[in-house]
Amino acid sequence: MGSPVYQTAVQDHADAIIHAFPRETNPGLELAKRFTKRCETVPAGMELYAEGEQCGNLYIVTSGWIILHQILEDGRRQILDFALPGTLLGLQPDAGNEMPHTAEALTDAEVAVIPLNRLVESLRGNADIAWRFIAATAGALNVAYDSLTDVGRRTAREAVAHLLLRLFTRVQAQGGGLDDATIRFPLTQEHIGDALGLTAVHVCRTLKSLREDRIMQAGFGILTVLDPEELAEIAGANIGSIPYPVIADGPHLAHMAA
Amino acid sequence: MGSPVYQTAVQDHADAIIHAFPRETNPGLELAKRFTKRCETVPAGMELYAEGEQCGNLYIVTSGWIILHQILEDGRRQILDFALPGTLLGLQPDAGNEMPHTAEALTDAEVAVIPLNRLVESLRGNADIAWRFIAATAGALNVAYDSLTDVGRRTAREAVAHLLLRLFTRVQAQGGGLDDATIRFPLTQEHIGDALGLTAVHVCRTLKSLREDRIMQAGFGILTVLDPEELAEIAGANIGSIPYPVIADGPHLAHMAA
DNA sequence: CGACTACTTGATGAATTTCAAGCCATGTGG
DNA sequence: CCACATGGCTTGAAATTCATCAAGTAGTCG
Repeated sequence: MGSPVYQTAVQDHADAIIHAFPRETNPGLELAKRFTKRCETVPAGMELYAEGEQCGNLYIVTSGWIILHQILEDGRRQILDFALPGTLLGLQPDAGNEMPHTAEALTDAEVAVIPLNRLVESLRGNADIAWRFIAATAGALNVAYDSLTDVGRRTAREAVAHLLLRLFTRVQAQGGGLDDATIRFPLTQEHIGDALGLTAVHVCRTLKSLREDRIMQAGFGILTVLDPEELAEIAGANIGSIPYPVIADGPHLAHMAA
Repeated sequence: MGSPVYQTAVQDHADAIIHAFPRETNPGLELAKRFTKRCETVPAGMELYAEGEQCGNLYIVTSGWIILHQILEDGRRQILDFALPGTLLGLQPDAGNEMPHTAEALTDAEVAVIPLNRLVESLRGNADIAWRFIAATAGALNVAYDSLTDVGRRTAREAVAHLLLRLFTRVQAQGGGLDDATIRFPLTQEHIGDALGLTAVHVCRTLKSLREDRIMQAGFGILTVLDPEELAEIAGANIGSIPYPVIADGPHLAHMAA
C-alpha cells in the first residue's frame, strides 16, 4: 500500500465508479433553480466574494463545492467551511460591511443569487422564510463549533477522521453519494490541512495510516469509507448528531430570486 | 516581574481599580430587562443548558460571562465562545433537537428567557425581530470563524494576543470597561487555553512573554492593555473589523419576553 | 519534452505538551 | 489561631506531536 501498484489500482477503481455516475445529482435543488431567475456559474478557483470587499448579495449553492477561508498576511490559510449544494452563503450581521472571509469555488459551481435588499422585503410578512435563514445560519454555527473542537482539541488522526466523517455523512444525507460507501471528494490534502490547522505533509501521513488500517481511502476525487464504525470511533463522534446546514429549497425561494 | 513582589503590586492595583467601579454596568440592557418578564439568575459554575439535553428556551445574557463549550470523552475541553451581555444563546436549527454544546456561567450571570414557541410567533409579522435573530447568529458565526483561524493558523503568541484583543474591544464597545485600558476579566489561564487549543501551562508562558514586553497584563480578574497597537500587530488584526455579536436590546424584546 | 500539481517519504527541528514541583492566596474545620 | 486542603499561577526538564526542509514519483497539460 502506498506503492505505485496500489495507486493505479485505486485510481482505476475511482474511474470505474465515477463513470458509472456521470453527473452529480441534486434532486431537491432542481426545484430551487426552477424558481430562481438569476443564477451564476462559478468556475473552479474563482472567488464568489473576497475578504474585505462589500457584497450586496446572498447566495445559495446549487451545485459544486465552495470553500470559505481566511488568509493571514504571510499566506497561512484557514478554511472555515465547505459549502455544498443547499448551503446559504454571504449572510452578514451588518448589511453594509466588508466580508470577513473569502468564498472560492473548489469545483465548478453554481449559485442562486439573492440581492440583499430583496431579503428584508422577503422577511416581511413571511415568518417561514425568516426561520429558514435563521436555521441555516444556526446550522453553520454548529458546523463551525465542531470544526473548532477538531482543530483545538483533537489529534491529527482524530480531526481528520472527524472531518471526513462529517463531509461524508453530509453528502450522503443529501443523496449525493456514488454508492453507500463512497462520495465524490474534490479536496486535496492541502485543503484538509488548511481546514484542520495541519500541513499537507502531515495530512498525507495521517491519511496513510488510516488507509493502512483499512478505515478509509481518500484520493483521486473520491472518498470511500471502509469501516464507518471505526471511523466514528476514532473521530469520537456520535454519528447521529452530525450537523449540516441546508437552507431547504422549494417554492419559498421564489420570493427571493432575483 | 513574575516575582511575588510583582504579583502583589499588580493585585493591589487590580483591587484599587475594581473597588472604584463596584458594579458592572450594562446601560442598554436595563431597557431589555424592563420588558422581559422572566429572567433567570445563573450562579457561577452552573450550566444554563448542557450538551445532549433538549432546551425549549432561548436566552439573552443580561449580565455576567457565560462560556459555551464541548467536552470530549476523555475530558479535553474546547471553549467555543464567550457570551457577554447582549449575546443570544441557545438557538438551534431544529427546535426539537439536542443541544450540541454546553453553556456554563463563568461568573454569576443573568439571562432573559424566551420560550421557543414564543419565537415563531414573534417572527410572524415582525421582520425587524427576525432580522435581529439572523444578525446575532451571523455575528456569532463570524466570531467562531475568527476563533477557528486563531486556533488553526496562529501561533500561541498570536492567538492569545488576538483573543485578548477581541474580548477587550468587545467589552469596551459595550461601555463595560473599567477605564480605557482595562476591563474586568474573569478568565483563568485554563479558560484561555481551552478557547485556543493550548494548555494552561503554555498560556502561562505566553502571557508572561507578552507581559515582559509591556504589551498587556492579565490576571487578578482584570485585563489591561498597555500597548494596543503592538497587541493588534501581534494579533495580525485590523482592529476595526473585530466582530462581536449582540442582539440589540430595546422595546423589541417586549414581544418575546415570557 | 518541460512544467506543473498532487502526493509521498525521510531526516531534522521547533512548538507545544506532559510531568513534576513549588508558590501564594483563600477558605475550612478543629 | 493553626493545620490542612484547594485553586490558580509559575517554572524546569523531558517527551511528543507536528512543522519544515528536501528530494523524488506519478500523472496531466501545454
